[in-house]
Order: sequence, then C-alpha cells, then structure tokens
Amino acid sequence: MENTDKYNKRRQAPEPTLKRLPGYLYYLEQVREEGILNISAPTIGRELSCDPTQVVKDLAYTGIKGKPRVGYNVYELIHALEEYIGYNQVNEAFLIGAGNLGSALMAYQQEQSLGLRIIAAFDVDKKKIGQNVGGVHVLEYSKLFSLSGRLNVKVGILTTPNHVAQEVTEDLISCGIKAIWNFTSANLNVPEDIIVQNTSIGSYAAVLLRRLNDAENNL
Amino acid sequence: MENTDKYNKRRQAPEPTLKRLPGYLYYLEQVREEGILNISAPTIGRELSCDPTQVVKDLAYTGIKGKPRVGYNVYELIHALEEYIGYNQVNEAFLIGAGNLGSALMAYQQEQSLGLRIIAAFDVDKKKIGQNVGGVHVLEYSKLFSLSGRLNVKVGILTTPNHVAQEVTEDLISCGIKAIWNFTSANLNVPEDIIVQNTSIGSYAAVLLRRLNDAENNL
DNA sequence: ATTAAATAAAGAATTAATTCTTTATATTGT
DNA sequence: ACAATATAAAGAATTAATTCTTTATTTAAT
Repeated sequence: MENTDKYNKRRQAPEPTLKRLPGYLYYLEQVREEGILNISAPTIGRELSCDPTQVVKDLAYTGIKGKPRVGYNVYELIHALEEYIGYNQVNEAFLIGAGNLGSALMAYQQEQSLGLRIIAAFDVDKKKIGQNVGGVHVLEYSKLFSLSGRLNVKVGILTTPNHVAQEVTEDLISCGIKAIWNFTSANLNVPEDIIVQNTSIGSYAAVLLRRLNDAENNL
Repeated sequence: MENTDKYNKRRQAPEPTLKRLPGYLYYLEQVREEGILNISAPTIGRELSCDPTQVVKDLAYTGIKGKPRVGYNVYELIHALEEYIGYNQVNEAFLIGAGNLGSALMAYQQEQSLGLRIIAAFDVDKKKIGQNVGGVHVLEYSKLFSLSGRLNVKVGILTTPNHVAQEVTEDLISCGIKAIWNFTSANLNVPEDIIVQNTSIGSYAAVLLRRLNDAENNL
C-alpha cells in the first residue's frame, strides 16, 4: 500500500516539537515588546539554549518562511505559531474534578492562556458544587450529560481522583468529547479516535528526584 | 579518552523511562491491593498499553530481577521502584510563588505523594504571607535566605510569574538549591551542575490542541 | 525425568529525533 | 555591480529510543 504521508507536503509535527512551540511563543512575545521586528534562528537558539537548526525545523512546521541574513518577521512568526497550535480559535473545554489541581487550572487560565476556555467544571462533592473558581462555575456532575447535548465541547480535562478516571472518561466520550487532557495517574482505555494527553505531574517529580540522586552518587 | 559509561554496569535511565516509572508504581500498588504476589511484564504491558519488552527494560533500571515463567514479585518491585525514584528518602523542597499553581502543588502533596515534602513556601504578596496551604506555611520571600542557611534543602519549586523566574533561580542557587522544578515558561540560565526540570503545563495543552486539529483535518 | 510453555534478559534491527553538513539566497558593504 | 557574509532550507549523519528477535531459564505438565 502507498504511504500517503510521503505525498503530504507538511507532515504532522512530532511531539517534542509541539512541546517546544509554546516556549518559542513566550520568548517571541517578549521580543515583540522590545520592538524588534526580525529575529534569526541562531538568536532564538542562543536565548532558549537549544540547537539553531532545531529551531528552524520546529518553526518550519508552522509553514512560515524566514529570509536568509534577516531571519523571521516576529509578528508573522507569532501569528503562525498561534495559528498552528490552535490558540486563535476558541477551544472550549469541560473540566471534571474541581479539587486542588482542577481549581488551579481554572484559576490559571485567567492569567496564562493555555489555549483553552474552560466553560464549566463538574464535581460530585456538594461542597464544591455552586462555587465559582476563576470565573468557572462548578456544576453537579450529572449536569454534564444535559449540558454537552446543547454545546459542542471537544476537550475534557480530567482532574478527578484516579479511581474514577476510567468511568468519567467513558462518560466524556459518550458526551462527544474528542480529546482528554488526563492529569490522573490512571491509564485510560479509549477508542482509537479519541486523543488522550497524559500529563502526570508525578512523572516530572520522578525525573527530577532521580537526576538529583544520580548527581549525588555518580559525579 | 575512555568512556566510563561503558564500564558502569547500570547506566542512567533515559528520561522517557523515568517518566514511565510512576505509572508502573501506581498500577503495581493496585495489583498489590488485590493480593497478587507476582506479575509478568506482558501483563503490565497489556494493562498499561505499552510494549512488554519496554516494561522489562524500564524495570531493569531499578536493579530488580524477574523470574521466567513467573514474573516479578510485586512487593519487591514496588520497593525497588520507590528506592530507585527516591520516594523512600525524605526529599525536602522550598516552593517559591504561592499563587494558584503553587497552592495546588502544596495541597496536592498531601494526597498524592510526589516524593517531595514542601517544607516552606515563599512569596512577596502580603496577602499570601502567613497563610497555610496544605499544611505549608507561606513566608515572606526574604526569609528564604536565612531559612536555607539552617536547613539543607536541595529542591526548589518555581511557580512564580515568568518575569521573576531567572532572578529567583539565582537566589535559589545562592541558597544551595541543587535542583529546580520549573513551572514557569521562562528559560532558566543555570550553571552546569544545577538540575532544571521544566514542566510547562502549556506544552501539553499545545500538543493536545494540535493533535485535535490534525484529527479534524487529516483524517 | 523429560518435555513443553512462558517469560526475563540480552542483543539486533528499526524507527524517531537531533545534530551536523551542504547548498542556495538575500542583504550589506565595498 | 560585485564580493562577502549571515542565514534559511534541505539533506546526511548521528544519536537515542523503541520494537523485534533470539537465547536461556524456570515452572508445570506428562
């Protein structure tokens, strides 16, 4: 069988590249504020301590063109990055589990744009229901089903306890959710067409702790 | 020059491996609660939807041995993972920036062990100073210097606004901090011997959003 | 005891990601 | 205009990570 990828001019960006894009964006916004109009990949690389050719390759995925001897137009580049990531379209999300982490995300989105607009949060805890966190109302969990019928929300943010993660995931999928941002430690079982983005804070802590240990022992 | 790595029996685990370890641990704790004594890599792989040989290779870094036809002893495996990651030693940490994310981390550590004990938080905001979040006292930022002199804290958690991240980083280093868990979008400039673990929530959102876009367009 | 089956462990092959090299091009200075 | 230079872009080489293959070992069944 033919591989269609070969014939698509622009291939899907690899995950490491996608993860770096918000970093470029943050830096470029600073650069723009300084009134700088053009910036080169070597300069970006120097500032962000990464390889300049990697910068070029990463930015190429957005479709933007740079000019030799000049670099990239800062405005165009910011716009291309926002467009490519999906920041300048409205990405509505439901959040399930209004605990510490969930509340932090709701409050967080007010200051730092994550490219998502959490339009409602759900919980089963009576004490949390009715609260307003970062402008987001916390609703009774069962309301998820009726509300999702009227809206067309594609992203679900999962900040529940681990033991209900799979159950909630299935509910979300039945409500038409296409992508799940999973902050639990549970391994979610989903159909092929559902996107799961696992974001376990604990994983990073583990890397940090082990590296610290390595440093203390080896070197 | 000789490469000493070749002569070290156990090499440093790669980052993808380290990130998977907490996932194994979480699953194994569930298995233990069910009273299961032994578990094989193929079973773990099936449950966690990953390759069984990868499971074997990941677990091998902890130094534990499995038996053919039987698998691993669940207790030993859990212990080895905790030991290897560094969970069963006290890893004290300072947290700088008691905003939404910082507060969430403080509250979070009470329930989910991240392997770190945040022993004090610091902020410059008068409204936050004096508060107690998740059992952690929020102190005036300048107290960081005197307190670090008496204690031997090696980990700093950075949840400040982006624009003060570099400045705070330098303060932390001058206080003897060896590893920084950076939740800001800033690129931290540090000496070689300082470990920086960047954990940008926004990076994950970017991956999720782009994948959702890919799914809507391509397929 | 002997054989069969499951599985860990070690190694090879593959794939993905990064870094290095070359080429082409646009800009600046002469 | 012409030469020199910086840089993007494309491609090659390298490195890292994953997946596949083989081997050896342990248990259970005959």
